[in-house]
Amino acid sequence: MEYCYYENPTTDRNPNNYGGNMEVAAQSPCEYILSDYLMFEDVADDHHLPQEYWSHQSTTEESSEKANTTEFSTGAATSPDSFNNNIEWENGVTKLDNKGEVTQRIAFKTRSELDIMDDGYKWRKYGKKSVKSNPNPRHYYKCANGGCKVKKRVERDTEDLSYVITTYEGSHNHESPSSAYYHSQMLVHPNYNFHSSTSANSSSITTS
DNA sequence: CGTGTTTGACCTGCGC
DNA sequence: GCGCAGGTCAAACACG
Repeated sequence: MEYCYYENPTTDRNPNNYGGNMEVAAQSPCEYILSDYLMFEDVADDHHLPQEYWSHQSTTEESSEKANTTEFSTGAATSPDSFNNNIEWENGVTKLDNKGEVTQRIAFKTRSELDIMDDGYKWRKYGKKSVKSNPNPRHYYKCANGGCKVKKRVERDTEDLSYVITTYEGSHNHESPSSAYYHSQMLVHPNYNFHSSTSANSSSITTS
């Protein structure tokens, strides 16, 4: 696998919160796929909330406190278009599932004390397995949304136990629950005020 | 009681 | 065909 490396340059240590710093990796194909999972919502054309808003939400106290570095790993995609429409994985081998369908898969490595971080989606754990290559167990999750077949694998990095390797497989066919939640909040509370400094490192949201 | 997790059993693919 | 490793299933269990 070829690695796409990205280090969070901000003081916001939640790996979900790259939305405010996309200029750093704006040409990377990774973010276009990661947007399906980690809510790089500012990449999406149809997004209609302020960027400051997204760099603030989608976090838990714990993950925000403990996660601070992320590496992205993908297949051998060379552009966002080829990545989405003719995905090649693992050194040029097209990844097919057992039904012969092309599936998207992306892995990234996050320095975190937590095995599981809030990525905005709801997951149901369906398995745990010790693998030969890793003394730490691998955890298997499925998206809890009915009809969505996205899977997630989570394991500790064998080389550095402070890192967690998360692998997503498939594409969500629905909106992130937290995304839907915050959209609804916008509708319910029209008096939200967005405050943003010129620095990507600080942003906030308040109500009035 | 409903929901989510655990965990042993089972299935599948691959190499020999 | 056999054994191994990884992935999935599903009953039992825990918890709110």
